[in-house]
Amino acid sequence: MEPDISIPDVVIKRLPIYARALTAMLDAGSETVSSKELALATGSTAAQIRRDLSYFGEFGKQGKGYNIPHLLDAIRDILNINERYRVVVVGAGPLGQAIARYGGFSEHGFQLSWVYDHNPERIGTTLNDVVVEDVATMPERIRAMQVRVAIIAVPASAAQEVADTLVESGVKAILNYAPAVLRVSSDVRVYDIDPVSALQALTYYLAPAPSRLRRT
Amino acid sequence: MEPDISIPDVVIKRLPIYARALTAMLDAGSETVSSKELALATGSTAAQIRRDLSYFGEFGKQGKGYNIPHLLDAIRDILNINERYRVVVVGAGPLGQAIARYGGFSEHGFQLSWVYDHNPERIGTTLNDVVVEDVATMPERIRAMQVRVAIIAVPASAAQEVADTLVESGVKAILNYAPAVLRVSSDVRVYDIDPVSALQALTYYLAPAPSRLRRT
DNA sequence: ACGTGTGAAGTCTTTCACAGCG
DNA sequence: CGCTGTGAAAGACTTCACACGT
Repeated sequence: MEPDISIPDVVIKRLPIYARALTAMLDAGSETVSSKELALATGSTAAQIRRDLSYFGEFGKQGKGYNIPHLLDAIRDILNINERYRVVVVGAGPLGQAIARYGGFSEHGFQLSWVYDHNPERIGTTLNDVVVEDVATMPERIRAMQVRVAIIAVPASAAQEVADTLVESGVKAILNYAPAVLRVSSDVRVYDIDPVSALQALTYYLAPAPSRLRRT
Repeated sequence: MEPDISIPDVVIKRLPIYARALTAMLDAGSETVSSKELALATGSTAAQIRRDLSYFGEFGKQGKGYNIPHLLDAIRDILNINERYRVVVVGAGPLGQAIARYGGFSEHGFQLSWVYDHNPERIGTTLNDVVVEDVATMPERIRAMQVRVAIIAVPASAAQEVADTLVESGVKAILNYAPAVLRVSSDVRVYDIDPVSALQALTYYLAPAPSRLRRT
């Protein structure tokens, strides 16, 4: 038996984009799609799509392309998004509130079941039918409900402590909105979303090209 | 003269993280930092930091490390974040409101000066001292004020149309919160932020390892 | 003839490892 | 001696291009 090869992270990050495009095509009533068409819809290339999918199996038919419902199902299966997830949100400040109120998560299988905060003024308030609870009660709840996904929406100064608590309680996937680098054990995944860093990376490209070139 | 070499995008995306860590160190009163220490603070490696910085010049001193104020200034200069940017936000729904109300942009030099929407019920309302205006008046304003940075916070179905309008008006950098792939001319940069895709990528890793390996 | 799946090639990115400077 | 800057090597990812199945 040959050694199994693990799949590049960058491939995993593209799968949700493929799934999104396939969902739109399914809704539009299409039956099949070629790698070329899917590339056009996702901003990728045909070769990349074929390569990406080939990590997981053979989903297409030569001369025909991919059956949309079948491929979509396969990708959803690979990403484990056919399952429904309970998600805790830590931080009920403006950002946490916006996240808790955003309807988009629920319709994609992520149930924002609990919002936690530290601040007594926020505890007991309600966001989208969810009551903000004291963060002190969080570990017990996470363990009892076996929550594996969390969203951190606290200030940077509190983020590491929150992450430690989450990890200790059994959380394995963290979506981190705090502008902080989190140190977690290697079996826990962190995905950072920081709009300020994003904008700062974007403004680099606003300079006239010459200054963006390496000295020689 | 040798041909200049352009800098990898992935390097540019790391610079804001370095800047953030250096700012914290500066506030903490440190004078110098080694690539090793900076690596620890940013979740990178010493070699990578040295290589990344070497694209832009020689900022360190052997045996000593990097002078924090000097390096921070250099990075801010590379990213063009010493400048202040006017930013338009398109979409005054829940997401646009949260973005407009989030204070973090302004303190990093991004001035969310205008919020636009399509919906008459939202036009005229106020978010953080900013009045929501009719998107029909947006192109003129962008051109007049030479706005180059925009944030898209509209539903996916409207995102491409908004992007087209922005680009036509002269915007060169777009932070896209809509779950849609935007097609823009090659002199315009798009940075996508999609929390649902992020969560979907994260849940991949929740499966027991065996199913995450390539068939052989 | 069309379009997949994939070796092989090419390109990009990271890491190693060390000369050389302070 | 400590630490940078960087050739060279290794590794990761993308693209090419084509054999093969439909």
